[in-house]
Amino acid sequence: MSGTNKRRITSKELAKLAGVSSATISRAFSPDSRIGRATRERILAVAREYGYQPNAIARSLNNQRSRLVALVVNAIGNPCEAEEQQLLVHRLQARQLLPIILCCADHSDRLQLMRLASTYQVDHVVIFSDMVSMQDAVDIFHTTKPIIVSFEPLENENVSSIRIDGSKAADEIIDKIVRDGKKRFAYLSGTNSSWIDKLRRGWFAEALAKRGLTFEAQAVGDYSYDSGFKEAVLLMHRDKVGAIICGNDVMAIGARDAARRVLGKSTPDDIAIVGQDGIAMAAWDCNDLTTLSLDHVAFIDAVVELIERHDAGIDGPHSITLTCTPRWGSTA
Amino acid sequence: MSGTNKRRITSKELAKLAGVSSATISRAFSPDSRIGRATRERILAVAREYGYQPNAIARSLNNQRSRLVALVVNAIGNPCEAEEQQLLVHRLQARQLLPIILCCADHSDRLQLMRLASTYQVDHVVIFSDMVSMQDAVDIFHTTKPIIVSFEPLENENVSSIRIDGSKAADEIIDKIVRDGKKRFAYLSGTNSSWIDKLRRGWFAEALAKRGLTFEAQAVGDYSYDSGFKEAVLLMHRDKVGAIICGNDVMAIGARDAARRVLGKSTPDDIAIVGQDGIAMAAWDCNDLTTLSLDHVAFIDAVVELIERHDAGIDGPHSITLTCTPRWGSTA
DNA sequence: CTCCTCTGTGTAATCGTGTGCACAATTCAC
DNA sequence: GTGAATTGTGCACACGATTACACAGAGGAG
Repeated sequence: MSGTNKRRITSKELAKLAGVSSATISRAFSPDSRIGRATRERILAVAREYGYQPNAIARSLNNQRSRLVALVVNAIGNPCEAEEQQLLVHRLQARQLLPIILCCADHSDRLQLMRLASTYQVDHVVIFSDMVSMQDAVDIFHTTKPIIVSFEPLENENVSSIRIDGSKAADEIIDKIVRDGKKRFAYLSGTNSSWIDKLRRGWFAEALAKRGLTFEAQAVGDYSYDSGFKEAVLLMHRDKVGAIICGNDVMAIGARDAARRVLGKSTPDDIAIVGQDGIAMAAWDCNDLTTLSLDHVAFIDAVVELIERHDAGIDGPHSITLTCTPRWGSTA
Repeated sequence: MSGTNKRRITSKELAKLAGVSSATISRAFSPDSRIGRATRERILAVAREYGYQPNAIARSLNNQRSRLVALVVNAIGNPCEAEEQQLLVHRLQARQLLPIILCCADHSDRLQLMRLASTYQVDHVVIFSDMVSMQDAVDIFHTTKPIIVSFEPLENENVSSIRIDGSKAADEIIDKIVRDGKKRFAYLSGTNSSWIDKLRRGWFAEALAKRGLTFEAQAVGDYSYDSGFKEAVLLMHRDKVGAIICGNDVMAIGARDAARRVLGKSTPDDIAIVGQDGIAMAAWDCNDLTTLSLDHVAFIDAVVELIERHDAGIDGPHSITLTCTPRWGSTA
């Protein structure tokens, strides 16, 4: 039981020990299969004694079902994704699904990594990263039925997707800032090449347009605190903007710190700063960010629902749309 | 190539298409095996055309080598672990190893989950969580040769471990605070039941004892910002302490916010606050925490080195010790 | 020219489970 | 008491790749 048995015992060996065939061993571990009650109990007892557990690799090969799920993410540490990752991992584990994390900075490495994961016959793929194109995903995981991608607006019959709509929340936030008298707006992107960035900026741009305004300045960071800090200094100093809409909460926190420490400005009077995501840290007392927030639980519920439809074999593409709400803090 | 081939092509089918045997297919994908140059190139071309990739599950079954690594963590979002997780995941992926994340709040669920992962014949296990006892780990993964556990001070021949020594850094920090005139110290634990908490507290307690001092107050949080905030209010209000040593950086940030917002105290003059971990967020301008910090890169280097010794088949237990250094901020 | 080495490929066994089929034993219906 | 339905178990194959062994042919040494 405890101790260092170097090699794991197999079902055939256990069969010999229990005086049955290996088929019967297998049945003892399959909840609904024809097997005598007494036999099963005896087998389970012997199995416990010798520390036997069916080999999931062999089972997967036979089943054509690995119970592995690939999660493609931009980063593990980044708080805006981390909360969702954490929730999803818990939900998967509750379903006896094991998550494999794919996380890569470089683009070609990422594709390579996705190819490697597809080799492991993962049952599902959840793509959190906006750095991978839908076409690449479909090509690489062509065998894993439709894929679940978050955000991307394109239609593709082999992909299930989750759409986010933040236009109403963005409108409310812009409304407040404009009524506070701000006129010059800047948008601070997290990256210049992703559709999610374009999408988010679009919500705010539309809200501004409705009021005859536009973004007077733009900047591009990398979703990090440091980049938020640095770019905000430039935007305030050089472009004299009165409001900065940031691509995520972490950059917004950096921007707020820059306003306070470098330029001695306070929010929301001197400058308005808005984040996006609604991470827990945004609600910390030291931050108290105004942000366009997405309900993470609802988001993950949606992912899990898509996975379940998948498992149930309901085919065709599926799509779920979620709407954002504002979180009002002291920065706008 | 692109498109929705529902079923993945097998090596036997590809063999027929290429006019060779399936053994030759296999050889074409094994870098150093006896095969004609021309044959290999032809096979690889046909494979590309039909989107063939060897099935890693089948290969694992045959090889007795899954190239999967189980990472047991307390939480994914928690910044103090996240940076290390991120680093490790990258390093593993560079070695073509795939990480499976095991993350569970409840204790019995966690053991269940570890049993499930062991079923997948993982090649290595890295335990970041201080919530799992070494004995449980050895019992569950008895087949995975020695396991890698971080921190735990116990000796066990089936486990490789990484030890952390923060006593010297703690001494330097306490020295500074005492010279600043502080007399009443409190320790704010992240959990009351783990050896890592005892270990960390011990470093500071020892440094205090050397100076004839002791912790006058104690509190227990849960490593979260909120718990740091709440407990710090009590410690300052009720116990009138002049310094709080926190179990991690996130609680220290909460404590610092509590001092500033609830009690109107400023650091380090009114109160000294010390964190532990040295996460990136501690260095953000809005936090600027004094903290006992561990070099994450060195830490992960050590983990990877243990994994490599493992792979090389060097058996016996291995142990690596790392020392912490202070990071000086404006909170102590 | 003969023998020997080396290269390239096919055959067949193996890794550990799951499951359709066959068959014996038991139970049930009438 | 006989035929039919049900239950419990074993046999054998499949899942998809790797690899030891065998063998044919090419090339080199003498």
